[in-house]
Amino acid sequence: MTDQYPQATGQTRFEYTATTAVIGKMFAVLDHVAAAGGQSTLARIAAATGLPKPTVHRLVKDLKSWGALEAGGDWLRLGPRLFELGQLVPHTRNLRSAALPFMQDLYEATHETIHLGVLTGGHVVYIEKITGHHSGATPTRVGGRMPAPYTGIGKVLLAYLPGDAVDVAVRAAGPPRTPTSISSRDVLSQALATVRERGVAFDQEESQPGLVCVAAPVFDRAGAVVAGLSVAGPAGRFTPARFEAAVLTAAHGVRRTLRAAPAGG
Amino acid sequence: MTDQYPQATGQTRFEYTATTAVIGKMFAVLDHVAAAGGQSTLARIAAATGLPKPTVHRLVKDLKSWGALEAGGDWLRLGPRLFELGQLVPHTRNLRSAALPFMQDLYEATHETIHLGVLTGGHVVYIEKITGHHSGATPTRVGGRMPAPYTGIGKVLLAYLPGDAVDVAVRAAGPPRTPTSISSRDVLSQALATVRERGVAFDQEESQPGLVCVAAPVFDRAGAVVAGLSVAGPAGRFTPARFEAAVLTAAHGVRRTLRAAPAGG
DNA sequence: AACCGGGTTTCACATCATGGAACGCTCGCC
DNA sequence: GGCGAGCGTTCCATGATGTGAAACCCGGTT
Repeated sequence: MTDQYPQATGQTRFEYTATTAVIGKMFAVLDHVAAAGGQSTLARIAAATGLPKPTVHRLVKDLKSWGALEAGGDWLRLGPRLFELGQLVPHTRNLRSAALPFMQDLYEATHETIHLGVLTGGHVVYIEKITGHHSGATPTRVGGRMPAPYTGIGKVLLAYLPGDAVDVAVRAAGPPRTPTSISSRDVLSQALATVRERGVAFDQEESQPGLVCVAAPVFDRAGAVVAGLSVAGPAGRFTPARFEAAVLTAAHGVRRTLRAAPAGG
Repeated sequence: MTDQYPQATGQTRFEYTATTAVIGKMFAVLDHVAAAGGQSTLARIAAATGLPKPTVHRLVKDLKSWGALEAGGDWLRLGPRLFELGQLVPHTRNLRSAALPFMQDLYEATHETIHLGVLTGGHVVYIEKITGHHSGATPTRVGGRMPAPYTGIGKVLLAYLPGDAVDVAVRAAGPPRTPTSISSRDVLSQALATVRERGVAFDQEESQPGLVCVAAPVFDRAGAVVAGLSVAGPAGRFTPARFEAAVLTAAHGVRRTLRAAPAGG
């Protein structure tokens, strides 16, 4: 639950410890390719991980033959098999399939960007994002992360989680992203109390200048928060409060649809 | 390109060969958990893979500490890290982000199920699926596979691919799924010719009884097919031909939006 | 209290991954 | 057109490393 993943950002220089050395190396390779945006080359991997070229070569060969990597003329990419595997992750899968129809409804009603996110290692990870043509501005990506305290979904998740989860999130957050980002633990606690009162969280350009949103918590049958649902739009024309009821309604709908699934993460 | 993955269906009894033995075993474990629907237990893994318990234990430990597996009271599940990694697969990612807005448009216009799929190892793999509340019937899943010759998207992809890709797909197809499934290579070739003439493919309850669809090819800048886009609905009220123009329009839109991305697979 | 079926730990053994060295290749540069 | 910088690839003697039988712990069932 409180398992901090090694930061996937920046150079993955082998700081991951596995009891089985080979596996550690293999993941170092994957981590590097991931950090490089899904595409790299053998030499670059060797340089970045500090592993000798022949070793990387051997690992890459196995990864390719399984489908975790894909080789082209002069590049190596994450392979399709990883996508397929990733879609089988139960937590994500159940949530996504339950939430999607309601997210569609929200999109059709608002024509703004709709997000579904969960908490992982103190960060918000986006499970689904629905968006139209105009939304080049949103800095989010399905499968991407954001510091929890700086986002609407993050706040709505933390508000209904025990205090130590909040601590983890604060520590994992990193530097504020905008002038309005909540960077102090005290201010955050107060904000979370407000969220609990009102039932929704707002993001007033706290994660990205010019971007605002409303988020509502999604609870499971047992009454634990499992995800956050949000509508986001540009600060100018978009008034998040107007959609407060809509997100709440959608969130309730998702809860109703959720199978009996344990909290998980 | 023609790399047949070992069938992910059924018991994965270690028939995967890697030069580095440990990695082969590790993937055998993951494969089993995947085949079990994303959730299993240590004992079951050991039984299914034929690996001794201590070995599985060690592997699982490493997989957990990286985030590829997640442990709960009495189960092991595929972990969130796999989802994140899977979303970084470049081929999938570019396609998805380019296609999504157009898929939204299609959904809003039709309120039927919208699919985006690519060809992998002779199968159609679904990259995205948009669906409303009523569509319990569709047997597809994002990240899931279907035999190419039995689906609209599959036919539209095969129609613009060289003959050997068709051969691979036919061999990989398995038994017909419905009475109308195209199971002979000759009939398929003829169907593909029709597809090339008309520019779209239909699925008349060929993959699932009661389900029909229209599919259009998505080409990249270089003019190669990279994906298929489809609208599917129930055989009764849904007349696929009525949406022929709509899917085609959307597919063209996606092409225009696609970055300069090599064919890949 | 004996049993069973899960998960865990231990440890002597030899299998297996290791990585330095050396190779072929294709560029780009002088 | 020759030279070198970088890339991916192969080889193979060496010992570090993964191995798995055996034994153990624990909670539930008989």
